[in-house]
Amino acid sequence: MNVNMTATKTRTPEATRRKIVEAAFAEFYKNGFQGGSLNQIVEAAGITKGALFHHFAGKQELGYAVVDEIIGPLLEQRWLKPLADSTDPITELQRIFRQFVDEAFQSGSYVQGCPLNNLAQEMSPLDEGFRNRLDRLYAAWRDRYAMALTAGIASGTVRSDVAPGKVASLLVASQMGIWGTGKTSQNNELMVQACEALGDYLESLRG
Amino acid sequence: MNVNMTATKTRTPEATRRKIVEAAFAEFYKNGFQGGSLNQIVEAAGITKGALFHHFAGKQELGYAVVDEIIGPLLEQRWLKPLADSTDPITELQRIFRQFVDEAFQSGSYVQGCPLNNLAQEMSPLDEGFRNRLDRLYAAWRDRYAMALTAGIASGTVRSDVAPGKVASLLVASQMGIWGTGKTSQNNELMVQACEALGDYLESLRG
Amino acid sequence: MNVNMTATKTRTPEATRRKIVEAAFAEFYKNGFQGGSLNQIVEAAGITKGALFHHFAGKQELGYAVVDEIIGPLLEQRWLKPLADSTDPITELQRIFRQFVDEAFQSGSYVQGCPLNNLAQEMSPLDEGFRNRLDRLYAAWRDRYAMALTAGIASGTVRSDVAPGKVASLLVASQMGIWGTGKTSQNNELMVQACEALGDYLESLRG
Amino acid sequence: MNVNMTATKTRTPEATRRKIVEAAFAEFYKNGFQGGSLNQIVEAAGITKGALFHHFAGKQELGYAVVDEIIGPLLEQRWLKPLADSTDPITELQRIFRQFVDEAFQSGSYVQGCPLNNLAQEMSPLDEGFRNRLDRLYAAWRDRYAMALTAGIASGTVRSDVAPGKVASLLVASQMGIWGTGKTSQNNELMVQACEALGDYLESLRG
DNA sequence: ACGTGCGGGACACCCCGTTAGT
DNA sequence: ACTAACGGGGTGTCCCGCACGT
Repeated sequence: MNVNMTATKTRTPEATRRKIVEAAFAEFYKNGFQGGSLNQIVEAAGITKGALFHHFAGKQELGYAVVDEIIGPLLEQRWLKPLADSTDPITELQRIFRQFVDEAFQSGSYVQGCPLNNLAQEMSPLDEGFRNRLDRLYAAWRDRYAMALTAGIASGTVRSDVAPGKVASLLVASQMGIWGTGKTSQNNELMVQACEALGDYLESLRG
Repeated sequence: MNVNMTATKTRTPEATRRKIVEAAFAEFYKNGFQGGSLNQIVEAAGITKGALFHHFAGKQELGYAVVDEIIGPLLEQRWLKPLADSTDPITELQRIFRQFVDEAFQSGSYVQGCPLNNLAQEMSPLDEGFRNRLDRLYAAWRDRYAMALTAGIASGTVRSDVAPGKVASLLVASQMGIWGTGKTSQNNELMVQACEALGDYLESLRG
Repeated sequence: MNVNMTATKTRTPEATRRKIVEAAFAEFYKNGFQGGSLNQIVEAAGITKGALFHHFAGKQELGYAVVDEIIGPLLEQRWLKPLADSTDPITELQRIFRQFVDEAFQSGSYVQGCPLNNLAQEMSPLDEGFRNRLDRLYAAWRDRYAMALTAGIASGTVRSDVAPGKVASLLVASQMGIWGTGKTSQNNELMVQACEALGDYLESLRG
Repeated sequence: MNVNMTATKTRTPEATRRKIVEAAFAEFYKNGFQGGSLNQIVEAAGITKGALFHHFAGKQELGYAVVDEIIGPLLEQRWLKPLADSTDPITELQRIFRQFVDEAFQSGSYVQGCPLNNLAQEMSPLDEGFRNRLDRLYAAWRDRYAMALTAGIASGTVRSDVAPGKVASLLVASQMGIWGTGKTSQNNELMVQACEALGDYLESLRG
């Protein structure tokens, strides 16, 4: 008798793992990886140290999981998928940039910065495992931008003398820089201006 | 005779303070502010906790001093002064960007990122004192770029329809983003490409 | 076979906690709460900082536990219980006072003062949490004395014009003061004299 | 020329010393001797560590000076002098006790306790130098009470079978205990009651 | 007589990780 | 799969005291 009285008392390892990773993402996003506390994470996730160390070998592995299982998919969903089959990448990118600034302004989320960039700036020089994972995400980002530009050239919406790789790397870098600008200035107007300038640059690449 | 036989035994408070700030700069540059250790700093500076606490009220104040006394002057010297009385800012900026990439490649320093940007990304959301100081530096940076562009417009080297403020904010943001790209990718070629694309953008602004 | 060979290797959290609290009581009794060192406590208890911090949130909480789990029961056992069902409180109190002086003299414990009073004098003005807990103990003490006096009035062993509350508060206060006298004077004769005077006062209250 | 431009720039060692002792008294009164900070003292006194260590060999000596130069005279002035040539000590003591409670209530000073008693409770078991000095003050206090009682017996205002020494030691101890009661209870009513009971006791000693 | 730079060492806090146990 | 007791060690803070200098 008395089976499953409480819903969460049944063992659901995947759900537990997920809760941990999500709590870790939130903690690292707020306080950085080094500054983030495992104690805070287990408390926020409503579990214990034992569970955490059962699922992850240590703080480092947990950080890797945050990159792989949260930040990567987020990037894919939010930034890469919209460009998937566009033949007019310039218009699409301008739309994406504008949308980003609008959303950031409304949600106020820009003050915390980009989760990917935050981790990259903090951990890339300190931990090769982080650097590899984060670099792979950035590379995918640049590739997708470059592919879209190539498609644009093929379809005539982008000037044929544009070097997709070069432009893609600038676009990604600028995007990160602009987000960082918002974080320190806490001034949305500045982000708008920089995004408009980036839009002008894109405009100059139209075929 | 026998004056100042031992260099450090005489009281030289300014030199001591300087040693501390410089050691702190190096430590925070390597491990971040939160991750940086005061123990490491006092060891590197060859002084004691007592001396540190005498010169600075705490880690926070020490961090502020690093911004004010190291990073600020560094920015001024390295990035702002060259633009001081240029009437052809586009050429000058292209030169600066190229020089930055070359130097970064040779010294390998790019893997650690920009000291200003590192601190800004880490501490802006966590500490208002840091954010104010760092934002002031960024603002000065953007102002100087905008002033140079305005001078370029006046002298005809820059297109008259360019909005100096907008472009300046994009340039600074891109610069930060590119440096960050190098940090994570550890791929100098990527930085070169992005810098070239930025140079192309500047080229499109010539009058 | 071979069950519990080593007594302390098995997990006995209650015993560990108890050891910590007792060591803390001894340390705070000797050096005061502020002057007491957690390092000393963990050493005396034969445990580590980690264990201490697991059982108590900090020094303050440990101090509260000392009050609740050591000093309170000590007071109850040593001073309050003997009065529980006395109908001749004056005789009983005189006996208690005499016994206290005798014991203090033989054990020499009076030089350290009353644990309750020590903490109260040190921490009451500095920490409301301490003050509340300690005041509750004193209040219980006074209540018990007043109740005993009331019972004495009812049974005719105490003069009917005695105000139990007033007398109780004087008795407790005097007791504390006398113990403090011993602490500073380290002169047992003085405590005897003051106790005798207090006994004379009680005598004058007989019905 | 230029003599005594600033009033305090002239060397006034006695005044400096006095400022230090007074600041130390306030600090130790608030935070205890062990908990009190020399840094706080020098700041409050508006001087520097150098001056402090010039006048006093260390924290201990400073504490001794507080006892000798502040607490002792305070005791003499406030508690002993009024009894000097009284021939009716009971009335006078009752007046003193009542006045104490009234003043304590109005000034709220009772929450900090008696400076003499505070130091005595904290330091007597830890430092023989303190204990000697403080015990001497208590002894003087008891002596003065005993002398007044003796004078009362001689003049017929006190019962001739009263043992002055015994009563004096109880009176001083009770006084300390009552003050301590106020400190922990922060309840003035309790102090009033205990003082009234003490007054009743004195009343019973009238000749 | 007094100011200042500085030494060296505690302090409480809190961290990440391990392991005995369920 | 998960809990909770526990181990050590590192953190920033801040202390008291000394000694050089004026």
